[in-house]
Amino acid sequence: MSKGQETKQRLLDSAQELMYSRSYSDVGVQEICKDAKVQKGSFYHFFSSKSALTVEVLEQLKMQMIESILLPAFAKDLTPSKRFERFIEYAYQHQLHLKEEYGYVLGCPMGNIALEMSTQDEEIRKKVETLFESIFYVFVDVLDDAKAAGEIDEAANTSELAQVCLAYGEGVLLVAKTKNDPEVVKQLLPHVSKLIGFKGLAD
Amino acid sequence: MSKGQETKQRLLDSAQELMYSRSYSDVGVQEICKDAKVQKGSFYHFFSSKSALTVEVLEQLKMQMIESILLPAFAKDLTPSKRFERFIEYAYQHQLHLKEEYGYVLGCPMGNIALEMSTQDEEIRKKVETLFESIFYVFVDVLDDAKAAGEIDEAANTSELAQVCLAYGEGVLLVAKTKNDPEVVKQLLPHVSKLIGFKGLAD
DNA sequence: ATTCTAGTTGACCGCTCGGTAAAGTCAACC
DNA sequence: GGTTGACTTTACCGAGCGGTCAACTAGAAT
Repeated sequence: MSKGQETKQRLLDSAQELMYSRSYSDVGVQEICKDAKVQKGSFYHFFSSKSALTVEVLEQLKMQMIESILLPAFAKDLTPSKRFERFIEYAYQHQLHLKEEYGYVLGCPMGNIALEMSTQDEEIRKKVETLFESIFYVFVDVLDDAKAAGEIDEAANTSELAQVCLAYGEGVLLVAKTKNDPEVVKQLLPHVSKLIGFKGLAD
Repeated sequence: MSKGQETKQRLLDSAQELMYSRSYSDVGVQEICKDAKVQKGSFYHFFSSKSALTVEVLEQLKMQMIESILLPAFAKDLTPSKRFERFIEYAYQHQLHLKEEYGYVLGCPMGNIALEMSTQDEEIRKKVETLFESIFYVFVDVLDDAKAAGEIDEAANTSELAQVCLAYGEGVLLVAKTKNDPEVVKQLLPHVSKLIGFKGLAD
């Protein structure tokens, strides 16, 4: 990686962590620069605005989320319903870890930014919308597998169910963050199996 | 209402609308005062800080939400499952109305503030937590009715189901806000009946 | 009539905000 | 060796932030 790219990467990483642990508005470009050990002028060499930086942060966030959580959790070595169980465990462990490290359950970084910025910055809102779509496709894929495996009804609308899963997951994380309690994730997330309609499953 | 109380009320109303349509951080004390036609000094006569004002805004929000949406929707003139249908319709109409008026789906005012402020202001986080509890009790009540009426399983854990309903509702509103599309509410919210487990219900 | 106090006014504080501008550094390429 | 262009540095901008303060007004209580 060239020197310039390293600098840009430090800015992205600092911004991601600071914004996730606090909020978009509470973190200024000054603080991001200080944390990344970059001068302000350099910041504006790489990013046209704080908003543009945030869009790139969101992209990076999506890649990390898919590669380090979604793909491992939904890997096809297990039955679809077991994959969901694994996903729930990952999500729980992640929030637990965050609470230990920061003292706070941080919830979903995309959901956080979405609720804060959707009415104020159309670029950011659209970006989050496309991130949600990427996650949506991952869900559709597992749900189609579940259908093929006979774990859910043949007539199931997997595309709608994927949206439902996404919404429920975001909701659970929102409540967990509000109560600042990772156990909420462990307790509530398993109910998703009722939304999906896994056959012969007591949860 | 005394003159002072009227002033205070104007501040609360302005703050509520501005913060709901934008965000906590994006609305300053100055702007709230201007909108309410109150001088800044007066603001600090009534509220010790922006944070303290917000806690009172949240309390007002809760009362309005319960009285104008929750109680009417869950009034006992219908069967519990029909009450949920009515609630969904109210929620949908509300977001539709907001989109027409502001150009944006605004989602849940409490959820919005919760995600933005939970890690930054403990007073606000705790306040939202108690608001969620109030809503929680309303759900428990309907769910207990549903159990008594035989609409859901006798062994159902109504208290956990109430949490699940709250989380799902918040999640759906988050997705609707992100997509800026009220139809998401109409499409996804009915799936809540699967979470609750209403007997013999095709949704 | 006077005192008291709730409420109001508007100037002011230090600080940070997002963003700009211009000069300087350094390595790669011709 | 000179030029180019990516990158860095530093000083700076106007505006707004949350919050403070002291002087003022007016109505109620004594």
